[in-house]
Amino acid sequence: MDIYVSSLPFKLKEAGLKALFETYGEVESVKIIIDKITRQSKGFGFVTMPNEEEAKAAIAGLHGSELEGRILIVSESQQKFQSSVKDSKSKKTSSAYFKGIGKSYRKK
DNA sequence: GTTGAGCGTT
Repeated sequence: MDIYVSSLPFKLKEAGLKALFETYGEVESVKIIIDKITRQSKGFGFVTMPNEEEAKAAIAGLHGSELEGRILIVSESQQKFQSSVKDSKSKKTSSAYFKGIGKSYRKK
């Protein structure tokens, strides 16, 4: 499950984020978006957790928590897909799967 | 050395 994390301190790095999420469960990978031009941290990143329950626990636990004076914003990712939606055993699949798909009719 | 709404560098 991919988790979107924002409002990160610019001084925070992937290791720190990983450590925070590892507190709530198993962390597969942590990715912090860095500007390709200036190589500066954009202040947000993504955390991938294999266990859904732990991911939710991490979101619930870290979302709104204060880190180095900044309030962390944690939620599930909405743009990338995880390999769990195609499985038929999950009827919920509450992931943002084709959530934003819509048709745009333009008239003139 | 700086900044802060929002979804992915090399």
